[in-house]
Amino acid sequence: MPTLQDVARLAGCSTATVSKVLSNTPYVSEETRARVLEAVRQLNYRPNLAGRALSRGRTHIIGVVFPYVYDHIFRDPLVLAIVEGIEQVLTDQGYSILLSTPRMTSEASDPMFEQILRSGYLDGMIAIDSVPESRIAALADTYRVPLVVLGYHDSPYQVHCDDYAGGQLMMNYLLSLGHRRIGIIRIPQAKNIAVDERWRGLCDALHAAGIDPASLPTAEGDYSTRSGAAAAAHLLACDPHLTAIASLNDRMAIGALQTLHALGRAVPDEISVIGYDNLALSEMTTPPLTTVSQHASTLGERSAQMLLQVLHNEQPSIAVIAPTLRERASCAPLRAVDFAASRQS
Amino acid sequence: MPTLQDVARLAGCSTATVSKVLSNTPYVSEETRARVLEAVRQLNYRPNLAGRALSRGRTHIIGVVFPYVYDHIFRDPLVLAIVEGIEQVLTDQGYSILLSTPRMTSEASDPMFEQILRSGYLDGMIAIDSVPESRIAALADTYRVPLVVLGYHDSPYQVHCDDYAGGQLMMNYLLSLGHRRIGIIRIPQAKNIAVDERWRGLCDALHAAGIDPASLPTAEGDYSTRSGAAAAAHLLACDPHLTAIASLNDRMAIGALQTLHALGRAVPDEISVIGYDNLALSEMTTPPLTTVSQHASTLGERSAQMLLQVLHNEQPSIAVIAPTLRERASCAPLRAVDFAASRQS
DNA sequence: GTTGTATAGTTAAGCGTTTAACTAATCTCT
DNA sequence: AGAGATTAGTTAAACGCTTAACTATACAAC
Repeated sequence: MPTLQDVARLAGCSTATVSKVLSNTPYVSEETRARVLEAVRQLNYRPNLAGRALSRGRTHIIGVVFPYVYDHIFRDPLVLAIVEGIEQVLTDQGYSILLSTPRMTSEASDPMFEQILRSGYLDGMIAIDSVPESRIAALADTYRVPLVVLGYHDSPYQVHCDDYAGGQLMMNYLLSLGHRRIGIIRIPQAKNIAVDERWRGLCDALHAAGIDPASLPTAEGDYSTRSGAAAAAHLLACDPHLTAIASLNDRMAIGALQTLHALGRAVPDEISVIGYDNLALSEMTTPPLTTVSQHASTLGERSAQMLLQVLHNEQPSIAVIAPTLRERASCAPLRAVDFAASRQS
Repeated sequence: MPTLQDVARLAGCSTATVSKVLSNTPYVSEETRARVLEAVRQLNYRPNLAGRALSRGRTHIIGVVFPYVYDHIFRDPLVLAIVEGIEQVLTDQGYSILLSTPRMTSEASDPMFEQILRSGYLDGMIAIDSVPESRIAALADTYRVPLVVLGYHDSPYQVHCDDYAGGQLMMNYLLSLGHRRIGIIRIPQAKNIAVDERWRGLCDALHAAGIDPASLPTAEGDYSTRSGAAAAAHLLACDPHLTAIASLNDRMAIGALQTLHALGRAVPDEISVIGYDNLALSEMTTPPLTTVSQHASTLGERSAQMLLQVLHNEQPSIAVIAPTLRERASCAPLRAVDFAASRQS
């Protein structure tokens, strides 16, 4: 593997000059520049990153971090889209991505991960995280690693989806279709801020429509499809005349779809279902699921861009990505007959 | 950030001694060792990886590579499970993962990626790749980076699923259920060896049962759900009395499920569907899809273990992971009445 | 009492860059 | 013509670690 030395020798100059040529420092004659470049070409020279990192103190490596707290977040299909977005922006700018899923608890942090931080291997990092307990931000602070958080966190730099608006969005949509007997599949509070925000938005939309959320049947799930299926069954047991089900994420909505199908309830003719996330698989369900899109890859891109800004010593402000409604076939307007029925009761 | 120097100063010895303590080299007195460790503790010292990398020539970073050739393979949900498997094994052994999705063509390779390879940043790499055209192996060879390929490739070290056996498995299962009128959704040949192998296995299973594959209707898809839906429609147009559809991947099988649903054909009562991959979403379809499992996370784990072996100068042989049938609800035995019908025709 | 060996520690070179500080030559003004 | 600025290039230190080569004890063996 050729080194700067080799190039310098071949070009008949010092390593300093070669380095200047390579970093486009001025005050190098055209002639020398050409000789150096030719030598570089001949030897097929590329700088050794470890040497460069040592000398410059920067590695051009960005950590993309999925803290493992309650759950292996890495399993979430959304993650793929996020990483893809990050990857695109970052590699475009010549950065590489170091993937890490440190096991963090509120007391201790993953020693391996801490080692990576300390060792100065990372020029910056992006943490996907909405779990307040995780100590990622503290660690980044301690070791002076620029951090962008993708999620809710009290870090200066963060980007997240406007989950509150998303919650409103899904509920307003259902309301606009005429639904009033709506069952809600939610998630136990205070574990994940994003989901809490959705719930808040959803409740406020109901209030605005003059409906008390407490009057509607709710059931709790744990993100999984299976729990969604169970929750839907529970909801229908509470009120067999439900005309719509709103789920705080897609996987549970898909579970609900399964239950409905098993029970012979036609979706969307008899009952509408709306989810949240817009997973890739949500367009493959029968019927294709109407949902709120988080724009996962945009989230990824945006967080990468933000980190780049931070690295350039700019001070970006929080980015909030607006969710959008992805209308597919699992929701339909309340039919007149049902409408009448719902009036009566 | 404290350095070896600082530790040495505080412990009252030379950096060499500190280094010895830290690398467990013998010939250091218990007393000194203790002093050094105490200094390390006090300063909260961690070695700088760039320095170590430069000096040792090893970085403890493994590249996990998804060559971007025809398609952004990174979109495939299986990828997540694979990466997870790799990640687990590698982080356990103190390695970090550098993620890369170089844009490769048969002529040129991604300059950015080549730079990473040249620069000696990678101790080894795992490439997810079944596309013969990709030049990953050649690159790894050129730059002497130990490589394990996850897929079909002529590299010495590789791990892949036994797709041939998988193809047999799915077809034999259908045959054992009594199906004879089987439509097949395949993929144009020579693009992806894994899929070709499945096809080969499937054909051989048919031959073994005395059926000429050419006598069965086939339709081509392009991996996508949409194409699977179209293919299913095409198959049914060819033979409306089909009792089963076999698809070479899950996404297309799910598309077929959609078409069948739209056409009012009951699955599995009227017609069975089998896929291949066992995607996470395949258990969420209605009905849950019977499929062949690739054991993606095992593939990941196995390839990481293999790379570790290579790094320890062992010479592991190719690992072939056996697929297994994942029976769910989309396949049923041929009903007697259909059986009679199929006999007649 | 010398030789040999095991133990404990140090010195200094080397890994491949970058860059501050320096030299030397050329050019521009007055 | 000489002071000062500009241009072109070099030297050498620095980044933080590892490790071969070396020194200096202490101890055993004959």
